[in-house]
Amino acid sequence: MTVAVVLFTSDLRLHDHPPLRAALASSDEIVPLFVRDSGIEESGFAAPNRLAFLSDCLRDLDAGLRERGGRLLVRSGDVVGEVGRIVSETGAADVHVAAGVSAYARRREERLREALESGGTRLHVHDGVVTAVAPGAVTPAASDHFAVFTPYFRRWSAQRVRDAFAAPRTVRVPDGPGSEKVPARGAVSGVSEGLAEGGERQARKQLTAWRRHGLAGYEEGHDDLSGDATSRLSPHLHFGTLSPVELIHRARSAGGAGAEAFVRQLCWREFHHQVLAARPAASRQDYRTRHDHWRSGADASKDVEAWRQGRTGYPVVDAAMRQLRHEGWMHNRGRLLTAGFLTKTLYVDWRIGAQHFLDLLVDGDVANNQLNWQWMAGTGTDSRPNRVLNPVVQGKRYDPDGSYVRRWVPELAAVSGAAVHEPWKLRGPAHDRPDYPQPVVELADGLARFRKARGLD
DNA sequence: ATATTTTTATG
DNA sequence: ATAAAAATA
Repeated sequence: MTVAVVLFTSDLRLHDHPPLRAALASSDEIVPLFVRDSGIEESGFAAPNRLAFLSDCLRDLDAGLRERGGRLLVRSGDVVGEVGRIVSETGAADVHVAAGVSAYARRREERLREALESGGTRLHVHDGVVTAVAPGAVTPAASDHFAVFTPYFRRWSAQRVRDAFAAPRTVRVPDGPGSEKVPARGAVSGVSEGLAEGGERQARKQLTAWRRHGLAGYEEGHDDLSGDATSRLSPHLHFGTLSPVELIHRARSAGGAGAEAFVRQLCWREFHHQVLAARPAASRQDYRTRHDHWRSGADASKDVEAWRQGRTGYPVVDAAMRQLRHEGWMHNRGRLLTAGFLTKTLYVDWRIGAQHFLDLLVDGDVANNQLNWQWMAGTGTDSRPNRVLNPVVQGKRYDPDGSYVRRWVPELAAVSGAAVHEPWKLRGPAHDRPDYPQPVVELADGLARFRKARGLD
């Protein structure tokens, strides 16, 4: 009787799961294992919204495995120690895991390899799980990774993507080893009221609906804030309840301009993964420094707190920041404009903004979050590092009738149309609203400060 | 063949 | 300004 361990990490699904497939093909029994990793839970990376979503994912994964005759084992502690314990409890000869790109994931792989191989257990690290195209699979002639999106997109698009694997019909799990109970999401405190539901079943439901009703309108609708026409699949990609390989095939088979635009966005995710894989330090350090001396001190802290609370006095910024707090999710256009506002207009260190996003985002992901923040801060791969987004222009362009602002900023709910984007221009007692803050900074002052700091004058 | 320079394009 | 590809030495 041969046994293999499948260590689940950011791949909490049964469909299109290469490690699971490989383990089932080569062993009589498998041990599907998830470790609530003390290393992550103590690192500050764990956040209530993601822990709650994770509970959904684990319960659903367990249910899916039980339908197939198996079950999920959940343990808590150091991931390497727990895998070792399972291996000795079951006599497993192989451990399968998905390849990761973060410094943490790579260190985990290294430590697992060391710990297992000295005991004669083989570790198999699988590509094509977290990203469709493995980081490093395509590179430019003179570097180990692409630093510009467009040439990466061309090469990435030309790669053959393997067919998606079906979910297994049956899974045999040895009776012996015990599991902790998976807590319900209700056991997590500090969770956003409007947090989405996790789990593979929910992910597949959303994928089907998206393919039927959302994809076709994606190209023209994806930047419209109030239209909310993005896929909202990002949490499922982050937790791996959906496979990027399957998503790409499903989108391409639907066809059309919407599908093309959507696949392009999936490629941005893979672009950032291949940058981080090549430059793991970019999760904390400037990818390409502009020698910024970001603002600090009490004055800056006050602005940061206004930004976090959605009380900057710039309605579209505040609307997006309040959506983040309420849903644990923010529209992509909102992410760009709020990040641009913090880094360029308030001239605050991108790490402070990135951390706030990680504290709340259900899809908070090291590669996407940190590198998109760097992109907006001008310290990343943006070819125009000094671009500044004007929040009033952004508001009028991407929320032309103001309904996104009215949805999230009740103080302005009575203001009609695009006038909601410039509340300081409103006159008369009907428009006197002392509960909505004055702008924390004049845009011209912010711009001047930024230009001076970057030596642009 | 490989290094260097020029050209092209960049959310 | 700078990355990537193309052209050239």
